[in-house]
Amino acid sequence: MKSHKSDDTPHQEQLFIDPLIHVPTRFRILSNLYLVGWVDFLFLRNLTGLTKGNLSSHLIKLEEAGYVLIKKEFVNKISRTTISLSDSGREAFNLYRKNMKIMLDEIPE
Amino acid sequence: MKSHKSDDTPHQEQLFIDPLIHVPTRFRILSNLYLVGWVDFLFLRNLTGLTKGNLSSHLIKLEEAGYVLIKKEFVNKISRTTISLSDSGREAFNLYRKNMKIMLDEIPE
DNA sequence: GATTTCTGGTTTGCGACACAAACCGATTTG
DNA sequence: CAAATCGGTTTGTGTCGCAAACCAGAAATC
Repeated sequence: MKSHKSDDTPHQEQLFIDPLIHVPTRFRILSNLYLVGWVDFLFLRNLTGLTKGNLSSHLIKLEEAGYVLIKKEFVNKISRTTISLSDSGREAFNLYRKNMKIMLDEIPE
Repeated sequence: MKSHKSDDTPHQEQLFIDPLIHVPTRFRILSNLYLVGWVDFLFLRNLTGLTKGNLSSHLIKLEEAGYVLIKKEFVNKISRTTISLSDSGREAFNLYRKNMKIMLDEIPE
């Protein structure tokens, strides 16, 4: 019979844990965005406690993955960036949480 | 009154997600060790699918944290390393899983 | 017995990454 | 007008995860 990876943990081989979301900083960003609609950059910085440089570089990564939408506009001649979770970002976030729970529960306590 | 980090998510600020365990490779090592007693290096390599170099460097980190016990011996003049999860490693692993679940469940779906 | 190959594990080099300070262009303040 | 502040981006650096290269010793081959 063809040799397999261990058959009694079929999920373990198949579970995809999104490394983009698995980084605690990005998880935190996404979980804040999950609860609000559009939020501006400075407010998100305050919510997450990140530095501007840090937040900016993570948002770029999340935007590149299509997980967030970034809108830039000028309000009274002042630059203003707002961020929102995209539909695919919301799905990815829920899938991450689902798969993580499965992974965590596979091992008895 | 002294300003606080957001009072409506008290857990989020206090939850400790152990970065040592949060790395998927190390989580995998620990979850395999969780289920068996002492396991030898090569068998653990087979269970986890890691390269020898990768497994070795992660085991060193886990040993430095006191999460695993490493025993080296000679069997028929051949080097043999066996690894086991320590009591504090077991506790840390369970705490990691508990805190991760809380973090994952804090946000509604 | 000498040489070559294999073994069990360690060490090393490198590409990728997370982070925050430095920076930029524009606005506000004195 | 100069200096300070603002909203955000860019950059440099330290750390990290990974697997190939390496090591010492045993086994296999000649």
